[in-house]
Amino acid sequence: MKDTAQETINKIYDSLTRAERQLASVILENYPMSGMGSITRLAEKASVSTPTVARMVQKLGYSGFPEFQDALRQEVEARFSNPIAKHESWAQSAPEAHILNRFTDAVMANIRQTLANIDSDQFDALTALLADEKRALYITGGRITHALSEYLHLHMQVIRARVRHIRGTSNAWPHDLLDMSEADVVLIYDIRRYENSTLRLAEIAKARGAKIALITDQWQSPISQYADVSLKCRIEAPSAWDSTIAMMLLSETLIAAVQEARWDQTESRMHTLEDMFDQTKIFRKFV
Amino acid sequence: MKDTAQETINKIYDSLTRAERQLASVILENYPMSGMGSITRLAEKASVSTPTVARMVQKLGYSGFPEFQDALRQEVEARFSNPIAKHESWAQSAPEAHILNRFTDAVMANIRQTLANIDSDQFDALTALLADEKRALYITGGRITHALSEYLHLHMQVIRARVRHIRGTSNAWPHDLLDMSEADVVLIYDIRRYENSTLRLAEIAKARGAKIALITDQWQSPISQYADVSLKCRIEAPSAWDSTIAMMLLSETLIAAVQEARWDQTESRMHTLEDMFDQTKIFRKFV
DNA sequence: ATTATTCTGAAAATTATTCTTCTCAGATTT
DNA sequence: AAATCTGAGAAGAATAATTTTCAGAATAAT
Repeated sequence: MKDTAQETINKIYDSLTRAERQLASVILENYPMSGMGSITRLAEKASVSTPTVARMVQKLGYSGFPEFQDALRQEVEARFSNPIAKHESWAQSAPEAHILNRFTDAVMANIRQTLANIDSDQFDALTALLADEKRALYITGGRITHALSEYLHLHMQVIRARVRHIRGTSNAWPHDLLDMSEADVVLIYDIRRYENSTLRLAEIAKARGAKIALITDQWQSPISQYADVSLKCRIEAPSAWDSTIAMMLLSETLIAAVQEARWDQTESRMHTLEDMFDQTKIFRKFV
Repeated sequence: MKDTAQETINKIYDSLTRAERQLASVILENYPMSGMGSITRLAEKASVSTPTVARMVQKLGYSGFPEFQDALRQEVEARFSNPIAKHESWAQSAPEAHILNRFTDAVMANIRQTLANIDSDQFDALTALLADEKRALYITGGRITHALSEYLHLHMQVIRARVRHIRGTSNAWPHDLLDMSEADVVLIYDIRRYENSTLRLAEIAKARGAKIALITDQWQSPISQYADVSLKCRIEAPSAWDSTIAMMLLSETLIAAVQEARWDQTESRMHTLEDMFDQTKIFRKFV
């Protein structure tokens, strides 16, 4: 069977030049509709010149733009006439039962349900807590969620001062709690199987009067009894393990929300960080 | 709001003449795709003359065929870009413009596009590489992707032996490469801004003959030139940072796939791990 | 850092296609 | 029989696509 334009593009993507990749991205982005207008319009949308478009469609193996467009049209038509049949196959290059499709199905459902049941007031309250620099912020997670907590910590550090990551996995964490006061806030990730040491940590933090925020699964960590704010996420997946994507989504959204709330300060912090990166040559100069 | 072409046609259907009705039927039949070709093609499909088509689109209130076609195009676009009703609000307790909804929109689109453009053969090849215990597995990431690499490492450790996490953020990583041979595989996460040290690491690994697997963003890390397998993810988000959710999804799916591929061995490893947990009382007994 | 190579976009000329409109004879409807 | 509709054909207008040229930009190579 002949390749779709999409497949062809992906196949030769590596051999494309800068402007062509830019164009290819735009085509793939809103595939296949973006290619349905005139060549000029597509060129404009991708911010490249018409000759670039003309050159590329020929690279893709079409005799010219009209032929390319015709191919696209047929693809749309095919998809339209198969109304809902195929629409749940995320990776069209794999069969419906492929783990890619099954797993993505589950994750999408998790996200949908997590969002549907979220209490946006709690979310906003948490955003406010995290944005408040007067409160020191402690972040911690369990065995599985450690990576998430680290990810949040990394970003929060850029956004604001006084952020600390507590390695719940080490047994030295009580040291980290020495300075904690009732003005502070602790954000804890905890999913099944809920860990004892994390619960202890929450209890101690509570005793010190800190605000406790919890990101947990739908069955809820026992920490929720101490939590001032708590967000529940769906974590089921067709796997021996749970999926923490919904938690990651909430974490990234929190990052975006806090960052938005204190953009003035964040911006200058980011610039400072950039400067330091420049000096240490960590990143490549271009791209 | 303005009527769709479909509605307009239905509205004036009774006042149409024979040939026009014939045409109208054809348009409605395979709506809206039938109108996407040239006026000649539509005329042929409906077995009417081109002047008839031209006359009718004007009756419908369009200035001419191109305008009519444009209207159709917009309608398709609207339908197409929301296969799952994009304009649904994910968190109904929050307004549509709330960051929760905006961010989730973007993430869903990222996932959809990542999956749509994924090469499932590459994915399967990577699964096979990771499942092959004869190959030692090295995992590493950059500043932002470090958490992801750690997450993958944690799970891979449970699934198989000979897994190592390289802290790309430290400068001691060359030590970790000492034992690397050409039977081994290195999985690297790298998104913009691509880091120099990660690139060096890839070069050295390549020189030692190891297989290189890359999980990168849509603009592709320069490492892709060395990679034997590479997966591209969309990472755009309405935020000052990128979203690594799509990468996380692929990572979790990889975990599920590898685990499925070697379930026999994984199962006993998991039991052993459980036993150890029991002995150390890390988890709560119930729940 | 310098040079060589490749890529890119603007402009324009050329060609191709598509759309609109017109005419009028024949078909269809009233 | 009269009025209306329709399609073939074709001419002209409008739009679109292709191709070329060339200078400047980006990239790769030295």
